[in-house]
Amino acid sequence: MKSYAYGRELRLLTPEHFQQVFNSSPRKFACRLYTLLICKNNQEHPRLGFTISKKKAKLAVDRNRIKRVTREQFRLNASELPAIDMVFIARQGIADIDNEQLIRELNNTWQKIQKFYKKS
RNA sequence: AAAGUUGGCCGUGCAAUCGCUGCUUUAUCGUUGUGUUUGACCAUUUCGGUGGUUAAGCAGACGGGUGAAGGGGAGGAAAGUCCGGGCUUCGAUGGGUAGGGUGCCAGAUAACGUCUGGGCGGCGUGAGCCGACGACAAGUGCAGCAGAGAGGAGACCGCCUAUCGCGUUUACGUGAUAGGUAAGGGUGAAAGGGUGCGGUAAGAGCGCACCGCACAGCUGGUAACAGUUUGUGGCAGGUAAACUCCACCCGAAGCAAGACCAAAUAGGGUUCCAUAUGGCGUGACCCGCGUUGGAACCGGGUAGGUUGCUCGAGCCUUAUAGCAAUGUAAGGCCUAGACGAAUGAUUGCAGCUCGCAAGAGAUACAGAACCCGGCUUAUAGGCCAACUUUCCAC
Repeated sequence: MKSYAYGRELRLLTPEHFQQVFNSSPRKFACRLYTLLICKNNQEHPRLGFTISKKKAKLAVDRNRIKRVTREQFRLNASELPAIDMVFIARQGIADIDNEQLIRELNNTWQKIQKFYKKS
């Protein structure tokens, strides 16, 4: 039975968590909307954190929307992912994209990550 | 019916599946917290006990973990952070100065730069809308170009008089000089009230009448202000979002305020000794106030956690006072409290616009962060009420 729960343990909560990812020379998965920084963690499950600056998405409504959509897709796929920490960094233009396109892009990225970690 | 004005309201709804986050009820797990019982050891003792440490058992009231069910979960602007207040702390809210704000009058309010009613001025056929709208006759300052002159002013042209020339015998015309003159021309955004009559050499508030203005009185009004068949004055421009004056108001900083529990680390309080017309500190400045070097003893509060944190100048209904803003009374209701920050995603149906239909299209501005009252700005589409103008019908 797959679990689709998304509790607090699946998030990066403190600045130290973020610094760990940045300092570990992370693997990058990029597309035109965002960049994902990835490194292995010592947990049982993957974790996700966000960095969306006001410059990239001007309105709070847009920033919230991106986070919610991305989190939703992460939740549905988390059981398929290895134990890694990810930091989502928004790029210019992400605020102009609708939910459907963002979801398609994210699904591509999950598949790439899975392939990469199966190989290694 | 069309065009418009003002005020108020809504700003997607329902269902299913999967998630997030508080609350309530409930199940279960742990015994590291908590409570309690017993034993052992240590300290103390008035030999009854008391305090501490530790081990074992029990409990499930409190707290914690994991489930289940029920129920709640963004806005009219949550925004800009432009005002005002509550709350909190601070040389433990002292005196003076500086500085800032407001600015027709009255009322409302916790308070306001807000709101309501009224006055005055301007705009609109009108319903209505707009206005930092106190004082330049307290003082100081400022004003490009043009113009003779820009503030108790001013002779460039013109007008008038006198003297001396010239044309001609005088009248008259004309030139120069010395005066008078604010009627007329010209300049300017603005030239020191306007019209008429008298007056004069020509003119002039120089005098008079009427109109306008200022001051005083009287009448109405709480007042701003309005009216005036009253009296006085010949009448002294603009600018105070220029200094200034007048009236009233203002301590500062903010929930990263602050309080409590508490790893670390320096500072801090009490006593004793030493002791200076000095030094240092001060959330605008001055007065003022505090503090200082050494020793001994006693306690400290950053990371993290808890709290502040949502029952409040609260919302709804009715009655009542008031033109109104709003107040009062009664009854009912509980309606987000997160902290790398929840309030979401997908699908179906309904609703909106266009179309006979199949179908197509639109769905704005925008996301709580201690809480309220306002203001300002953004906003697809829609609803209600009152009123105005024009046209048509009767």
